[in-house]
Amino acid sequence: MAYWLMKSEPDVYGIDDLAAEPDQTDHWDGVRNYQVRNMMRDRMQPGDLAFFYHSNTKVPGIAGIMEIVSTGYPDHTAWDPESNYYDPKSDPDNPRWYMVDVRFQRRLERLIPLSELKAEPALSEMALVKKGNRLSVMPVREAEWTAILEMEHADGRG
DNA sequence: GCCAACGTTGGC
DNA sequence: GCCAACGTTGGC
Repeated sequence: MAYWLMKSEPDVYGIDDLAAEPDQTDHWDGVRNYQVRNMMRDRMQPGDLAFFYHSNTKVPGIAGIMEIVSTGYPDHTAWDPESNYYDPKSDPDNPRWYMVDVRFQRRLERLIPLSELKAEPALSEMALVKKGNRLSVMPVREAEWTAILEMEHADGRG
Protein backbone atom coordinates (compact mmCIF):
# COMPACT_ATOMS: atom_id res chain seq x y z
CA MET A 1 0.00 0.00 0.00
CA ALA A 2 1.46 3.32 -1.10
CA TYR A 3 0.65 6.99 -0.69
CA TRP A 4 0.54 9.66 -3.39
CA LEU A 5 -0.20 13.29 -3.99
CA MET A 6 -2.05 14.29 -7.16
CA LYS A 7 -2.48 17.85 -8.40
CA SER A 8 -5.41 19.33 -10.25
CA GLU A 9 -6.57 22.85 -10.88
CA PRO A 10 -9.85 23.29 -9.00
CA ASP A 11 -11.15 25.64 -11.70
CA VAL A 12 -10.83 22.71 -14.11
CA TYR A 13 -11.48 19.73 -11.84
CA GLY A 14 -11.46 20.01 -8.05
CA ILE A 15 -12.32 17.69 -5.22
CA ASP A 16 -15.94 18.88 -5.30
CA ASP A 17 -16.17 17.64 -8.86
CA LEU A 18 -14.90 14.21 -7.86
CA ALA A 19 -17.31 14.08 -4.92
CA ALA A 20 -20.18 14.86 -7.31
CA GLU A 21 -19.43 12.02 -9.73
CA PRO A 22 -21.56 8.88 -9.86
CA ASP A 23 -20.04 6.52 -7.28
CA GLN A 24 -17.74 9.45 -6.45
CA THR A 25 -15.33 7.78 -8.85
CA ASP A 26 -13.63 9.08 -11.97
CA HIS A 27 -10.59 8.44 -14.10
CA TRP A 28 -7.54 10.65 -13.68
CA ASP A 29 -6.99 11.46 -17.32
CA GLY A 30 -4.85 13.97 -19.16
CA VAL A 31 -1.46 13.11 -17.70
CA ARG A 32 1.07 13.93 -20.42
CA ASN A 33 4.34 13.62 -18.55
CA TYR A 34 6.45 10.48 -18.81
CA GLN A 35 7.55 10.33 -15.17
CA VAL A 36 3.96 10.57 -14.04
CA ARG A 37 2.85 8.13 -16.73
CA ASN A 38 5.32 5.58 -15.43
CA MET A 39 4.06 5.94 -11.87
CA MET A 40 0.46 5.44 -12.95
CA ARG A 41 1.24 2.57 -15.29
CA ASP A 42 3.74 0.68 -13.14
CA ARG A 43 3.35 1.56 -9.48
CA MET A 44 -0.16 2.61 -8.51
CA GLN A 45 -2.35 -0.11 -7.02
CA PRO A 46 -5.94 -0.35 -5.85
CA GLY A 47 -6.02 0.48 -2.15
CA ASP A 48 -3.35 3.15 -2.39
CA LEU A 49 -4.36 6.52 -0.96
CA ALA A 50 -3.71 9.93 -2.48
CA PHE A 51 -3.99 13.51 -1.38
CA PHE A 52 -6.01 15.67 -3.74
CA TYR A 53 -3.97 18.86 -4.20
CA HIS A 54 -5.45 22.05 -5.61
CA SER A 55 -2.92 23.83 -7.82
CA ASN A 56 -2.82 27.11 -9.73
CA THR A 57 -5.42 28.73 -7.52
CA LYS A 58 -5.55 31.54 -5.00
CA VAL A 59 -4.55 29.34 -2.06
CA PRO A 60 -2.91 26.18 -3.37
CA GLY A 61 -2.90 23.23 -0.98
CA ILE A 62 -4.21 19.81 -0.01
CA ALA A 63 -7.98 19.64 -0.12
CA GLY A 64 -8.84 16.01 0.52
CA ILE A 65 -8.14 12.33 0.20
CA MET A 66 -9.00 9.80 -2.49
CA GLU A 67 -8.40 6.12 -3.03
CA ILE A 68 -6.82 4.57 -6.08
CA VAL A 69 -9.30 1.97 -7.32
CA SER A 70 -7.67 0.59 -10.47
CA THR A 71 -4.29 -0.20 -11.86
CA GLY A 72 -3.01 1.86 -14.76
CA TYR A 73 -4.75 1.47 -18.12
CA PRO A 74 -4.53 3.36 -21.42
CA ASP A 75 -5.79 6.95 -21.42
CA HIS A 76 -8.34 6.95 -24.22
CA THR A 77 -8.56 10.75 -24.32
CA ALA A 78 -5.26 10.67 -26.22
CA TRP A 79 -7.17 9.18 -29.18
CA ASP A 80 -10.09 11.61 -29.09
CA PRO A 81 -9.54 14.52 -31.50
CA GLU A 82 -12.21 16.44 -29.60
CA SER A 83 -10.31 16.17 -26.33
CA ASN A 84 -8.03 18.82 -24.92
CA TYR A 85 -5.65 15.95 -24.23
CA TYR A 86 -5.60 14.59 -27.78
CA ASP A 87 -2.19 13.25 -28.75
CA PRO A 88 -2.03 11.98 -32.35
CA LYS A 89 1.26 10.28 -31.57
CA SER A 90 -0.31 7.86 -29.11
CA ASP A 91 -0.81 4.59 -30.98
CA PRO A 92 -3.76 2.45 -29.83
CA ASP A 93 -1.58 -0.62 -30.35
CA ASN A 94 1.13 0.87 -28.16
CA PRO A 95 -0.52 3.39 -25.85
CA ARG A 96 1.66 6.26 -24.82
CA TRP A 97 -0.46 7.56 -21.92
CA TYR A 98 -2.05 5.86 -18.95
CA MET A 99 -4.52 6.75 -16.24
CA VAL A 100 -5.99 5.26 -13.08
CA ASP A 101 -9.42 5.40 -11.48
CA VAL A 102 -9.80 7.29 -8.22
CA ARG A 103 -12.60 7.38 -5.67
CA PHE A 104 -13.39 10.28 -3.37
CA GLN A 105 -12.77 9.42 0.27
CA ARG A 106 -13.18 12.69 2.18
CA ARG A 107 -12.38 16.38 2.25
CA LEU A 108 -9.89 17.52 4.83
CA GLU A 109 -11.48 19.52 7.64
CA ARG A 110 -9.54 22.47 6.32
CA LEU A 111 -7.44 23.05 3.24
CA ILE A 112 -3.79 22.75 4.23
CA PRO A 113 -2.06 25.49 2.27
CA LEU A 114 1.22 25.03 0.48
CA SER A 115 2.72 27.76 2.67
CA GLU A 116 2.19 25.56 5.75
CA LEU A 117 3.49 22.47 4.01
CA LYS A 118 6.65 24.39 3.12
CA ALA A 119 7.11 25.46 6.73
CA GLU A 120 6.78 21.93 8.16
CA PRO A 121 10.24 20.41 8.78
CA ALA A 122 8.93 16.85 8.43
CA LEU A 123 8.03 17.61 4.81
CA SER A 124 11.25 19.26 3.71
CA GLU A 125 12.19 16.32 1.46
CA MET A 126 8.91 16.29 -0.45
CA ALA A 127 9.18 17.18 -4.11
CA LEU A 128 6.09 19.31 -3.61
CA VAL A 129 7.92 21.93 -1.56
CA LYS A 130 11.02 22.04 -3.69
CA LYS A 131 11.58 24.90 -6.06
CA GLY A 132 10.95 24.19 -9.70
CA ASN A 133 9.25 20.86 -9.19
CA ARG A 134 6.55 20.31 -11.77
CA LEU A 135 5.40 16.75 -11.21
CA SER A 136 1.63 16.59 -11.07
CA VAL A 137 1.72 13.22 -9.31
CA MET A 138 4.32 12.24 -6.73
CA PRO A 139 4.88 9.55 -4.12
CA VAL A 140 4.43 10.47 -0.46
CA ARG A 141 6.34 8.68 2.27
CA GLU A 142 4.33 7.20 5.11
CA ALA A 143 5.90 9.58 7.65
CA GLU A 144 4.97 12.51 5.43
CA TRP A 145 1.42 11.27 5.06
CA THR A 146 1.09 11.03 8.83
CA ALA A 147 2.64 14.45 9.39
CA ILE A 148 0.20 16.06 6.97
CA LEU A 149 -2.79 14.43 8.62
CA GLU A 150 -1.59 15.80 11.96
CA MET A 151 -1.54 19.27 10.44
CA GLU A 152 -5.21 18.94 9.58
CA HIS A 153 -6.14 19.62 13.20
CA ALA A 154 -3.50 22.25 13.92
CA ASP A 155 -4.45 25.91 13.96
CA GLY A 156 -2.33 26.77 10.97
CA ARG A 157 0.20 28.83 12.84
CA GLY A 158 2.48 26.04 14.00
C1' DG B 1 23.42 13.00 -29.44
C1' DC B 2 23.56 17.95 -28.53
C1' DC B 3 21.19 21.89 -27.41
C1' DA B 4 18.37 26.12 -28.60
C1' DA B 5 13.75 27.20 -29.03
C1' DC B 6 9.43 26.57 -27.55
C1' DG B 7 5.34 25.46 -24.69
C1' DT B 8 3.63 24.46 -20.13
C1' DT B 9 3.31 24.45 -15.13
C1' DG B 10 2.15 26.70 -11.25
C1' DG B 11 3.53 29.92 -7.40
C1' DC B 12 3.27 34.50 -6.47
C1' DG C 1 -0.51 38.72 -15.37
C1' DC C 2 4.34 37.67 -14.78
C1' DC C 3 7.95 34.76 -15.18
C1' DA C 4 11.28 31.02 -13.44
C1' DA C 5 11.89 26.42 -14.01
C1' DC C 6 11.33 22.59 -16.44
C1' DG C 7 10.18 18.95 -20.20
C1' DT C 8 9.83 18.22 -25.07
C1' DT C 9 10.83 18.91 -29.82
C1' DG C 10 13.44 19.00 -33.81
C1' DG C 11 17.39 20.81 -36.62
C1' DC C 12 21.85 19.76 -37.24
